[in-house]
Amino acid sequence: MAGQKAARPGGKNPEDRVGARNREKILRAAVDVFARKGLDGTRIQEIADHCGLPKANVYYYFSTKQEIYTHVIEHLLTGWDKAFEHITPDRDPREAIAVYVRAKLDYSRKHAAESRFFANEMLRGAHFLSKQQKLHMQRVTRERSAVVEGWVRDGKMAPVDARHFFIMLWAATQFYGDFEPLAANALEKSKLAKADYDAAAAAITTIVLDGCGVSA
Amino acid sequence: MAGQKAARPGGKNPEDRVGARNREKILRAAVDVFARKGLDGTRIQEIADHCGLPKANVYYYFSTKQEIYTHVIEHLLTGWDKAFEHITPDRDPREAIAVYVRAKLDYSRKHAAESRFFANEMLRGAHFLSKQQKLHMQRVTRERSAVVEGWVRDGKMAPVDARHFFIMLWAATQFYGDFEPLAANALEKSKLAKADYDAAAAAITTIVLDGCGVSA
DNA sequence: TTGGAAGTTGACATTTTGGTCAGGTTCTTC
DNA sequence: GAAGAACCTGACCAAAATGTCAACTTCCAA
Repeated sequence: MAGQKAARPGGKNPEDRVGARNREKILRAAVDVFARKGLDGTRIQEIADHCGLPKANVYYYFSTKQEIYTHVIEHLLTGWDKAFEHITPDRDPREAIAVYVRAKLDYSRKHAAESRFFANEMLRGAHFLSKQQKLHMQRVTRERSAVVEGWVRDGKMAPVDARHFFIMLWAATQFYGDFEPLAANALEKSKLAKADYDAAAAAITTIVLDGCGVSA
Repeated sequence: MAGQKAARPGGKNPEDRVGARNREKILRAAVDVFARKGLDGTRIQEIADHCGLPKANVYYYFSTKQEIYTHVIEHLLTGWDKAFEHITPDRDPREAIAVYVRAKLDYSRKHAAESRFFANEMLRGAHFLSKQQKLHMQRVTRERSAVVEGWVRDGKMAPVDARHFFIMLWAATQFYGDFEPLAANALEKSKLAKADYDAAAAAITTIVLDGCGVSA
C-alpha cells in the first residue's frame, strides 16, 4: 500500500527513466526556441517539433508554457556563476582575469543558445527570475567583487569599481555569442570562427588588464 | 480656399498630414512593444492599444506585422552611427573616445526601447536586416576603425585591434540599457539612476583608455 | 459646392494557438 | 502474468490572433 510511491522509482536508476530523458530533451529544445523567440513568441508546437515529440507529449511533462520557461531558467542558473570560480583572492589577478575571460567567451561560443536565452530574459525585464535567484546572483557578485577590491587594496590592481569592472567583462564576453551577427558584420565575416573568439579574448584581456594596471 | 489649407494643420506640407502623424505614432508604439516581445511575440492589437488607434486603422497604414517591423528597423538605422561622428582623425583619442562612450551611454539610457529592439533583432539572428543595411554598417565600422588605426600608427595609442576595440565599447555601453535588470542587480539597486550611468561612463573610459595607453 | 481622395472603424472570416482528454501502449513490480 | 503506474498521442475545443471589408466621416482642391 504505502509502498506504491516509495517502491516505484521507475527503473533502478531514476536518471534512466524515460521521463527523465524526455524532460531533458524538451528542456534542451525549449532553450533553443526561447532563445530565438522569447516566451510570447514561442509556440509549443515548435518546441515539440524541435525535439521530435508530439505536442501532447510535451504537455504530459509540463502543464503550461510558463512552466517550461521557468524550468529552463532554473536549469541555466545552475551554471551561471561557474566562471566566477576563477576569481579567488590567492590567485594573481592577471592570470585569474585572463582565465575568467577565456571561460566566459568559451561558454558564449559553445552554449550560444543558453547564453541568448538569458540575454533575452534580461532584455524583457527579467520578470521570471525569482527574488531568490536574484539574491543568489547578487551574493555571488558581491563575493567576487570583494576579491577584486582586495586586489586593489593590496596594490595588485589600479583602483577600479569592481562591480562596473565585472559588468564590463560580462558585456564584452557575452557580446560575441549573443550578438554574433553584429560582431561578425563588424569584422566583415559571414560568421565567427574560433579564431575570432581567440582574437577577442586577446583584445579584451589586453585592454582590461592594462587598463587596470595589472600589466606584468 | 488657399488660405484655409495653408493655415490648417493638415495643409500642403506632407509631414503635417494626418497619415504621416499616424504612421509616426504607430512606429513609435511598435518600437516599444517589439523591444519587449520581439516580432513573433508582438500582437498587433497591443501596438494599436499602445498608440490609441483601432486595430483596423493600423492595418490601414501597414498591411502586415512584418511591414511594421521592417519600417521600424529602417527608422532606427538612421541614427545608428550617430555617436561615431565623434571619432575623427583630427581629435585627441582620449577626448574623442570619452565623448563617444558618453554619447553611447546616453543613447542607451534615453532611448532604451530603440536600443533593446535592436538588441532583440541581433539576438534573433538579424534576419530582417537587408544586405544593404549590413553593408552600410560595415562601411561605417571600417571607416572609424581606420581612424583608430591611424591613432595607433601615430603613436597616440597602444596597438589594439580597432574592430574588437569598438565591439568592446558597444558591448559595455549597450549593456546598461539593454540588460538593465542584470546591471541593477549587480549594483544591488532596484533600478539604475543617472548617477549609475555616470559611474559606468567613468569606469569604462578609465579602463579602456588606460588599457590602450591613452592616459594623459 | 462638390467630387474624389484620405482616413476611420465595427464587424467579420479564417487560421493559429494553448491546452484537454479519452483511450491506448509499455514498463515495473510482485 | 497480472495489476497498476508511467507513458504516449490523435483528435478535439475554446480562445486568441491576423487580416479583410464595406460603409462611413473628414479633408481638400478647384
